[in-house]
Amino acid sequence: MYSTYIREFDKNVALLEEQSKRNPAFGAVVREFEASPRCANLALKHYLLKPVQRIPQYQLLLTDYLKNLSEDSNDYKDTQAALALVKDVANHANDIMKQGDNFQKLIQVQCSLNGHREIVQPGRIFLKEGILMKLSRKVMQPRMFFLFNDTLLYTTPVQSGQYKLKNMLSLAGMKVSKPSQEAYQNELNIESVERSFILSASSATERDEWLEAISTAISDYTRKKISFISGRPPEEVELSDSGDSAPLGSKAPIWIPDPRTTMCMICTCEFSLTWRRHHCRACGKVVCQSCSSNKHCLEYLKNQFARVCDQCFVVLQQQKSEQCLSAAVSPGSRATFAFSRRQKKIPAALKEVSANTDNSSMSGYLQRSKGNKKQGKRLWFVIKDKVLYTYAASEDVAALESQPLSSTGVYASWGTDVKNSGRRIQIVTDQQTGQKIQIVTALEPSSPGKQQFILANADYSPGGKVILAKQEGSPNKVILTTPDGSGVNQLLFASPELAGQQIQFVTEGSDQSIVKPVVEYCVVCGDKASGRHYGAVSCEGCKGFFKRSIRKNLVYTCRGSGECAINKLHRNRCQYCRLQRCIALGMKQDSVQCERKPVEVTTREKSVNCAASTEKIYIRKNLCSPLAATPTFVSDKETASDGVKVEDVAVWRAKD
Amino acid sequence: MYSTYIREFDKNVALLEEQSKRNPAFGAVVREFEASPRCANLALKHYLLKPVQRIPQYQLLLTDYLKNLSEDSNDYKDTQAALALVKDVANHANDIMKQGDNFQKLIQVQCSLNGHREIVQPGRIFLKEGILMKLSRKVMQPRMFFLFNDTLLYTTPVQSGQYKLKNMLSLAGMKVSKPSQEAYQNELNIESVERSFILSASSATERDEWLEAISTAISDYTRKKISFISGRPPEEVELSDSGDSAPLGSKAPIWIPDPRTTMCMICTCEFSLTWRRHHCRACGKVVCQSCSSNKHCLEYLKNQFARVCDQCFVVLQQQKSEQCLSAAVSPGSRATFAFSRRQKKIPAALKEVSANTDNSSMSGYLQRSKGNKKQGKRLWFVIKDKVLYTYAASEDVAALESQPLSSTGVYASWGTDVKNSGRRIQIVTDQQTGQKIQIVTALEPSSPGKQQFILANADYSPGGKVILAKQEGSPNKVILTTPDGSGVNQLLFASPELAGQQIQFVTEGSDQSIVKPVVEYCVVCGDKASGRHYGAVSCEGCKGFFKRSIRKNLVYTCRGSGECAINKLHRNRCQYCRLQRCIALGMKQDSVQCERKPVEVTTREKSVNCAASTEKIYIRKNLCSPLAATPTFVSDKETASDGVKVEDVAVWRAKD
DNA sequence: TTAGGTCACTGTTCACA
DNA sequence: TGTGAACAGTGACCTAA
Repeated sequence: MYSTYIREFDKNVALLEEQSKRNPAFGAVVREFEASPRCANLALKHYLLKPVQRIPQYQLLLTDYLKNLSEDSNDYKDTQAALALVKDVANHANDIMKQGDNFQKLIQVQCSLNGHREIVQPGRIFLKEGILMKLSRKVMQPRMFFLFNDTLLYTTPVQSGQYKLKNMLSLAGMKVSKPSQEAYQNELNIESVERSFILSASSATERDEWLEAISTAISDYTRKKISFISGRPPEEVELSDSGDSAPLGSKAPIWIPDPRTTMCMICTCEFSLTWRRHHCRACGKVVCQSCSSNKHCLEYLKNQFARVCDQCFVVLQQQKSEQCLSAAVSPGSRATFAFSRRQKKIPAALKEVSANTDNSSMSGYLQRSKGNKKQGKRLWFVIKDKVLYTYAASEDVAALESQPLSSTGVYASWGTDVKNSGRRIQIVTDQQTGQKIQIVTALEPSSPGKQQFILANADYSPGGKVILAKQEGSPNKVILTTPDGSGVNQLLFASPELAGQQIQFVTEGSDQSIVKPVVEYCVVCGDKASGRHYGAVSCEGCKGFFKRSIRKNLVYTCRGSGECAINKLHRNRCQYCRLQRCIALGMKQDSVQCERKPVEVTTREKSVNCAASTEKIYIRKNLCSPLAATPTFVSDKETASDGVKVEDVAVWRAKD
Repeated sequence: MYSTYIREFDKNVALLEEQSKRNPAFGAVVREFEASPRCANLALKHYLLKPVQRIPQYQLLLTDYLKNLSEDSNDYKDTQAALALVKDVANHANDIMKQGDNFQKLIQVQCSLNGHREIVQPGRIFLKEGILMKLSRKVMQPRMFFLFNDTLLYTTPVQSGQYKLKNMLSLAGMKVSKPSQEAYQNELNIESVERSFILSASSATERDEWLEAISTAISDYTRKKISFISGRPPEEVELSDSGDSAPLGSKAPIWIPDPRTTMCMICTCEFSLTWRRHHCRACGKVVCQSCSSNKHCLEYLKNQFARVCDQCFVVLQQQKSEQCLSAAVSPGSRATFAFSRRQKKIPAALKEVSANTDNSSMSGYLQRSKGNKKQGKRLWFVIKDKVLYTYAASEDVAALESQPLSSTGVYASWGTDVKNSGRRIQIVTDQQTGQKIQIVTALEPSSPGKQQFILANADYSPGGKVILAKQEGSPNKVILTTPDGSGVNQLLFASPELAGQQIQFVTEGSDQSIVKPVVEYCVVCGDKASGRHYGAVSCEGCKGFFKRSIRKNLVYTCRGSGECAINKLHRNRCQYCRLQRCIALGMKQDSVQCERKPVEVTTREKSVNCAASTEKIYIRKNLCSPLAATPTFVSDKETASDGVKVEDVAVWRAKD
C-alpha cells in the first residue's frame, strides 16, 4: 500500500489540483480546510505526503533515539527491535518500489518482443536500452539492445516499437572493449559466449556510456556470481568522497530549503509551525529550533553571529579552537568565540587565550554559574586588558562600562576547584548591580595553610585590590583585606561546605551574629522554597504550576496509578500527581487570583501576521512542482538525476 | 541471484540428468567426478543444491551458536549482527521468490485480458481466480473473477483463455454476504461501490471459499488502509458497526495509547512533544490538544468532567441534550451540561431547560459577558431551584454555598439589552465576595416609563425578594424595594452611563444625609475601607496603589475603553481605570508625600534609583516586546531602541 | 488620624526546553 | 506551549508624625 501510494501520488496530487480548478466549489472547500487551524498553514498536498514521510521519519527518529539511549535503558531492546522492524518495512517498501518500476519495464520489454519470451524474471533488473549500429561486412544495421543485470538482449527492430529477439547474451564471460584504434571513437566491441560484434554508437559519449554500463554490469554480475557460488562476500568497493576543503563558514551556504519537507534535517522532528523552521547559516540545511540553538560567528558574514545547526557548530568550534591557539601565540590579535547556550564551563580554549595573551581581547556567551546552582544566566563576556566584562547580550557592549571594584557589599563566587588551579579566571559580582564583574586572579597559596586570592581592579591600582585570605583552623572564615591594610573585613561562611560557593561579606564587628540561612524546602517537590505560596511553602516551579493549573482550569490524567513520585527531578513527569500533591499539601485554589491583563487580542493579531508571512506561500508554491511527489525515495541514480535533491531526503539502500 | 538460482534449480537438475542420459560420454564424466573422493559419496546435484542450502544453513547455525553463547562473550554482538544479516538475506530471497511467482501470475492475468490493462502493480497480490455464475433476470451467465489484495476483477470469458475486463472493483467499501435465505446455499452477494451482483458458485464449498477469500481480502485491505493512513497499527478488534449501544461515557474507554504514533487520531496533526498528547476519556483515542479542548462530564467518572475529543464531545452533547429534554419533562431529575470553552452564549438547551423546569438543576461552563465587554471569565454555572450559582471551576461546587441576597453592599450588573428581553436570566454579584450570584428575573416593564426587575432569593420567600425599578426622568436612580414595601432603597448610579454597569445600593433614609454604616467601604473598589486616605474613604489596597502611582508618577493605559469596572475582585485588572477612579472620587495627589527613608546602609543601588526617582523612572522589562509597547510611554533616549536592554534606561513619561 | 514603610505573597515575563 | 527563575505589583500590617 505504501509503494502504491507513492506510485500514485503524482497522479493524485495532479487530480486534486485539476479538480480544485475545474470545480470552484470543491476548490473552495479545499482552501477552507487548508485555512483551518488544524492544517497549521500547510496545504493539503503536504498532508498527502505525510504517509510517505512517515516510514523514513520513524527510521531516523529511532536511529537517533537509540544513539542517545544507554544500553541499560529499559527502552533499549524495544527500540532496537522497533528500529529493525521499521528498517524492514522501509527496505521492503523500497524494494517493492524499485521492483515495481523494474517489473513494469521488464513487462514492457517483454511485450515489445515478437513472440512470447519470458523476459520477466525475479532478480532481473533493467539497466539500459538503445539502438546501436552493428557493423558487419561494412554494412551498418540498426540493432536494439536491452541491458539487464544478468543479460544483454540483442534484437532487431521490426515495426514501430516492436523488436525481434535475436540473442540473449549472458553477461557471464562477456567482454566489452574499445577498438584499439582511437579513430573509431564511436565504436565498441562486445564479445560474449554466444556471439560477438562490433557496434557503433551515435556519438563518443554514447559509446562511452554503453561501455561503462555494460562493463559495470559484467563486473557486478561476475562478482555476485562468484560470491554466490563460493559463499564468500564480495570485496568491498571504496567509497571515495570528494572533500571540499574550504573551512566551514567561509562561504555562504547553498541553502537547502526544500519546502516540501516539514522535517528537521538533523533530528527529523516535525515542525508544523513555520516559526520553527530555521536555516543553518553555515551549511544551509533546514533545521528545527532545538537543532540550531547555537550561534557562531561566520567568516562570510564578517564574523557576525548567526544561527548554525548543531552539526556545523561542532565543526566551527573545532575550527575556531585551532585558530585560537594560533592566535594565542601571537598576542594582540583578536579572536571571537561562541559557546553553546548550554555550556556550563569555561572552554579550554578560553582559558588558553587568557593565560597566554595579555593584550588580546575576546568575547563570547558563557553561562554564569553561581554557587551550587546548576545553571546561571547566559551572559555575554568580554575580556579586554585583563578585565572581564559581562553583559546581558552582545549588543550591550557599548552601553555599559566597567566600574572599579567596591570592597563593600560584594559577593564572590568561585568554583570548588580553586585550590587546585594556581591561576585562573574568577568572577566577582557586584552584589548591588549584579552586572559588573571584575577579573580576579587567584594566586598560588603563599603558604601551605593559607589561601589567598586577589580581587583586582580594572586599573590594577593598589586601592582597587582586595585580598581574600583563608586560614587553616577556621574553615568558616575568610579574611578580606586591602593591600595597605586600611580595611579589614571577615568573610563568614554559614558552613564550611559553602566555602566553595558563596560568601557573605560582613564588617569586622558583626562576628557573633552569624547570618543563618533559613532554607526552606518546597513541601510538594522538595526543591528550595521561595516562600509560602497559595498556602503552602513551595518553590517557584510548583507555585507557577499550581497557578497555571487553577487559572486555566486544567484537568490532568495520570498515566500511572496516581502514585507518581513528585520530587525536584521528576516533578514534571506527571502533572496529575503534582497537582494532587499541591492540593493535598495545602495549596488553596481560592488564593489564585484572576488574570490582571484582561485582553489578549494581540495573539490573534500575531497569528494572522504569521499566516501572511512568506513562508507559507513558499511552502505551497513549491509543493506544486511535479517533482514534489517523489521525494522520499531515491530508488537509484535515474530517479536522482531527475532533479530530486538527494540530500534533503531520507535515503536508504536496498540490498541486492 | 539466489532466487534465480532456486527458480532454475529444478530445470537445471533435470537438464543435467537428461544430458547425462543422452550423452553417454558426458554421463560418464559426471559419474567419474561423483566417484572422486572430493565428492564424499554425494551426487553432483547435491552440490548444486549447496548454494540454496547455504543461507538457511547459516541462519540455523548462527541461531544455534547464539543460543549457546553467553551475552558477555566477545562474539555475542557480532553473532547477533551476522544473524540479522543472514535473516535479511533469507527474507529478501523469500520475498523475491514469492513476488516472482506473484508477478508471473499478474503478467499472465494481464496477458489474458483483451486490451492492454495495467494489472501488474507493485504491491498487488494475486489471491484467487475462478468462474462464478452471475444471476440477472433469472439468467445465469458465466463470469471470470480475479481476486487481488486490493481489487476484484470482473470479466467475461471471450475465447480460450482470454477475458474481457468489465469492471475493476475496489475492495474499499466492498461487502460480501450470503443470501438471507439459507436455501440459496451456492450463492453470494457482492456489493461494491462500482456495482453489485448476485453470484452463484458451483457448490456450497466453493461459495464459502469465495466468501471467505473476499471477506478476508476486504478486511485486510481495510485494516491496512486505515493503518496506513492513520499511521497507527491496525486494531485487533473488528471494525464492525455492530452497535455497542451503551451510551458514550458510560464505560471507561479501552485506551488506545499506541506509543508509536505521533499523530492525533482525529486531525492527524503531529505532536512531537509528549505533553501535547491527550487521551479522550470517552473513547480512549490519542488526540492533540486542539482536538480535545472540551471537557464533558462522564458517567463512568461519576459525572466528573474530563477531557474528551471533539468527536466524542459532539456525541456526548447530543446524548446529554436528549437526556436533558426528558429531564425537563420530568422535573426533579438532574442534568449536567458541558459547553465548549469557546462558547460565548448561553446555549439554547440551557435556556430551554431553565424556562421549562422548576426544580431541575443543571450546570455547565459559561462565559460571563458583562456590560458591553466582549468576553468575560469562563465560570462554572449551576442552576438549582431557580438560583444560579457561579464558581471558578466545577470542583468548587461543594465548597461554596449560596447566600441570601443582601440589600447592602450589593452590586448588580446587567446587559444593555435588558429592556428588549421580557424574561431572561440576570446575574447579580455580591460585591463583598464577588462569588455568589443570584438569579434575577427581569419582568416585562409594567408601564412604559418604568423598568422593573426582581432579584429573587434562593428560597423565593417574599422577604428574599427585591424589586429593582427604574423611573423615567431620573436616569441615575433606581428604586430598590421589597415586595411588602418594608424596605425601600435607592440605587444611585455615579452617572447615567453606568446604568448598564454598576449600581450601588444605599438605604432609603440616607437619601439626604447619607448615614454612614458601621462598616465603611472603599469608594473606589467597594472593599472594606481602612479609613480616609488621601482624601477618600478607601481600602489599604487603593491607598497603596494610589501612593505608588503618584510617587513613581506612573502612567497607565487602559486596554479597554476606559470604563473598566473597579471592584474588589477586579481592581487589579486595569490600573488606568483604578487610578482614574481614585482621582475622580477625591484622592489628592498632593497628599502623597515624598519617600521618607532616603536609605542609609542598605544600598548604593537604591540610592541611585532614588535619585532618579525625582525624574520619575519606571522600570518596565517588556518594553522591547512589541506586544507590550504602549503608546502612552515615551522612551527618553533613542539609544534605548538600539537593542540595548531597556530595563535599566527607559524613562516613562506621562503623556501630558 | 493618617501619613509612611515593610515584606510576604500575589502577579507577569520570557528564555528555555 | 509548559516550566520556572526573576522580577514587578499588591496590600495587610505596622510605626510614627
